[in-house]
Formats: sequence, C-alpha cells, structure tokens
Amino acid sequence: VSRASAALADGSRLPLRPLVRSFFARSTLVVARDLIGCLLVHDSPEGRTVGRIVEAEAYMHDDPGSHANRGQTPRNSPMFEEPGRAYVYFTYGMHFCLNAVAHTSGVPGAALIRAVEPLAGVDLMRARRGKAIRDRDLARGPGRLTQAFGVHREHNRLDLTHRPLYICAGERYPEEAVKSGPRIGLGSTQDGRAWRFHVAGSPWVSTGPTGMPKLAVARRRRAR
DNA sequence: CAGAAGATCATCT
DNA sequence: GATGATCTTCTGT
Repeated sequence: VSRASAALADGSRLPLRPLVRSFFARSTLVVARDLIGCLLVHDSPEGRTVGRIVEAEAYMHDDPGSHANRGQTPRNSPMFEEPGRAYVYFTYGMHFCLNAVAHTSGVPGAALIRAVEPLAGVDLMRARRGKAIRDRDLARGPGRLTQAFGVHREHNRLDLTHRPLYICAGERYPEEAVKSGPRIGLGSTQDGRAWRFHVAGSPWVSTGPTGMPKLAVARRRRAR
C-alpha cells in the first residue's frame, strides 16, 4: 500500500482532479490502460467512496464480446455516444457493471472497470456489501465494485468528468507494473483486440496469479 | 412470444 | 470445482 493510499485513507481532503474529456477520446485500448492508477470517486447521498483502479478491460467495436459488436441497440447506445460517459448495464439478473465510454470518431467502445483498491469510504462500502466482507473482497470484481460504490441503473450515461460519479487522475503505474493479456471467454479474440490490464501482484485485482479467471458461463456452455 | 445467453458472485464440497 | 440465484436483452419465428 503506497503512501498515497495512506494519505487518502483518512478522508476526503485530497486533491481530486477529474479527468478531462479528451482523456476518453482516444482508442479504447489506451484508455483502458491509462485508467489503471486513476481514482474512481462516487459522491453519493450516503457519503463518498474512493478507490484506485487496478484492473480494467477494453471492449473494442470489433471484439465479438463487445456489446456494440453487432450494431446499436437500446442497451448499448451509450457506447456510441460521447466519450467520458458511464455505460452501466445489468447482468446475470443481479449485478451491474460500470464502463467508461471511450473511443475516437464515433467508433463505439468502452472500458470495463473491473476492480479498485478501496481508499476512502471503506465503512460505507462494507455497509453496502455486507458486514462480514473482508477488505480485499469489497471491490474485487466488476459486480462487487458497483455494489460497494452504490452504482446502479440510474448512473447509466452520467458524465464521468464531474460529480457525482467521476474518475480522477492518480499515480501512473510504470509499464512494468501493469500486466496485460487477452480477455478469455466466448468470442474472445486471438488477435489482441480484447485486452485486460491489471496491476501486477496487486491483492486487489480479480485476476488470479496464474492469469485470467475462468468464465463460469463458458465452462457451463461447454459442458452442455 | 419463447428461448437462450450473459463483460458475475456467493456458497458449498 | 460445481451450482443456484435472478432477470434483462437480444434473436428467431
């Protein structure tokens, strides 16, 4: 845990500088990479939560696994809109996932925020997640993260460059500290278009030590 | 309108 | 490693 996180731990008098829109108006791949180390902040009615992004995933338009791959639908329409917005969708009947819309020149794309290191508002996160949840599990995974931060359907399309839900510049991790690899699962690309980024060795990432986590759905699909 | 799949997680063995 | 929870969205007819 770095000095910065210790400083953040006591509360909210830190310099939170929201990212500007041009940050998101780049290739989805680069945005996903550069989100590593940035701070996710939610100023909700219940209080503020802050976490350092340690894992993100790029969904490019030509990735078969991207919601936008087969054209625009009501659900994925935020991916076709202005970069810097949130794309929040509901999945598996229980979970929300938070993406930052990122692309250039109208080509749809989004970066899924998969895990953060809790920095502030830990008590609030635990209140939302459950009393017995260990710190490590508060926001390790896209569904857990949205639950800990109180992100719901209503946050879809919100502008991530300002309150209440925003992303701020943080420490940039050096290249050697960030691992990347192809996302796995059905329709995952072998050509390097669908990429996951995470902080190497961080206990806060959902990615396992040996590589990518298994996808239950792909497994079960295979079994049938 | 029915059916299937899903950018997941908690829990059990 | 395996299973159930739970429901939205999309596709095909």
